[in-house]
Amino acid sequence: MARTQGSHSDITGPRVREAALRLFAQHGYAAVSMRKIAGEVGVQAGALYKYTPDKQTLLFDLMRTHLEDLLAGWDAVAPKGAALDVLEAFTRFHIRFNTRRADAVFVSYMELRNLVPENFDIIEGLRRDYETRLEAILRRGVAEGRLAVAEPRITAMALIAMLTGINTWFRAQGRLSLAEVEALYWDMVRRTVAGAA
Amino acid sequence: MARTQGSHSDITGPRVREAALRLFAQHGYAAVSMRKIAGEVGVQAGALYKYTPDKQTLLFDLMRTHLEDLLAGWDAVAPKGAALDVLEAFTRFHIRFNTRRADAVFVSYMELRNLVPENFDIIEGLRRDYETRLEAILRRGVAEGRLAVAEPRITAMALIAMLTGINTWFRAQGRLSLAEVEALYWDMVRRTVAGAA
DNA sequence: GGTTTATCTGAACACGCGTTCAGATCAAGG
DNA sequence: CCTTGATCTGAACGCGTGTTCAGATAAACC
Repeated sequence: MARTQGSHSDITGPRVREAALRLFAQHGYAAVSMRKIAGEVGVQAGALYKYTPDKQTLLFDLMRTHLEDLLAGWDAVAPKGAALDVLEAFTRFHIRFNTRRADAVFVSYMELRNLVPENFDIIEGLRRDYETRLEAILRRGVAEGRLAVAEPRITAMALIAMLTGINTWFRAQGRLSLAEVEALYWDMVRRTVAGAA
Repeated sequence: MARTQGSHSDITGPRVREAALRLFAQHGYAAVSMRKIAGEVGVQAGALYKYTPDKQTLLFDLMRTHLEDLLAGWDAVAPKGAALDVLEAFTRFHIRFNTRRADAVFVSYMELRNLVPENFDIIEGLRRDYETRLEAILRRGVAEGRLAVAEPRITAMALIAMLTGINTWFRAQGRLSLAEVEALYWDMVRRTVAGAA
């Protein structure tokens, strides 16, 4: 059954990252040892170093991958129409994307302080890029005369905080479906930024 | 200068809690050792056990105290008038209170997973109490016909997430004063929940 | 001024940490 | 079928962990 030594393994790498992500989300980076991650995968701790140079880089790569996927995911689905329509698409995309990757979202936010400064700057840059995507939508809506937003940057961060907060309570098997949550939050987002007209 | 042994000290207790709160916020509970906390206070690690039975209880007491202060603080200033006025007061109170205690807010949210289940339940109960305060305001506003909120509980959590998110970017010496931030966010809160009239 | 007593030190305990590496193992290539 | 080489083991390294406790210290009380 469980192969022991010498086994080539294209699947150990992904399994290491999955286990690390889940354990980091559950217990926190500092509280999870390389031995615990290895135990989840079914190998000894030393074997992990075939897949990451060290624990810090393992964390950093998980966060970077998540944020790059987030940016690429939005860029892939972002429509071209009026700002209000783009904003609705952004809202729904954010909710769908983040509720499906709760562990990665959690880790990418909670473990920032465990990054060495060099890695922290990169992750913060990616996060700023995402905020800037939303900020640009808001600015365009203001230019179009359809949105009333005095401080687009701050409103962008407020909306992202509101939307990401869904992860603290949303459960796929809960009372509300994802579609209902999307509708509820899109209504709140729209009212927060919509112009008087 | 630095007193060594035998010194009675009514001030060591608070200093321990202050140092622990700051270090927990900065590096995370698991990454901060009792020796580091003791070093900040200027004592040996063993001396901390005069002020807390163990590290877990030190964390728990910091979180419990923060949330009890939050609830007591709101109850002390909560006005009695129309729901919309109470909501404005809540918004401004939340912003003022939380920006002044960024470390405690951060720790009380980020370190939940490091609480033993018994302590977790207590902290979660206090947090629910706070959410319920806001939910009740929204429900009353709906009853008064002044607010349009389909899901008061979820809207309450959405607004709290939005408001607490201020802590991720607000700096007292920044471009916007606290009064300006209050005004900006009250405007967003009002638009999110205000009825058509 | 002597006694009391809360406070703090400093060493110890058993244990887990991240990381390294020589050697064992076994799937794949010729 | 034999060789190659990637993969993994298992032990080791030095160090830091939370917690305990006997003994040293000095402020407070009579």
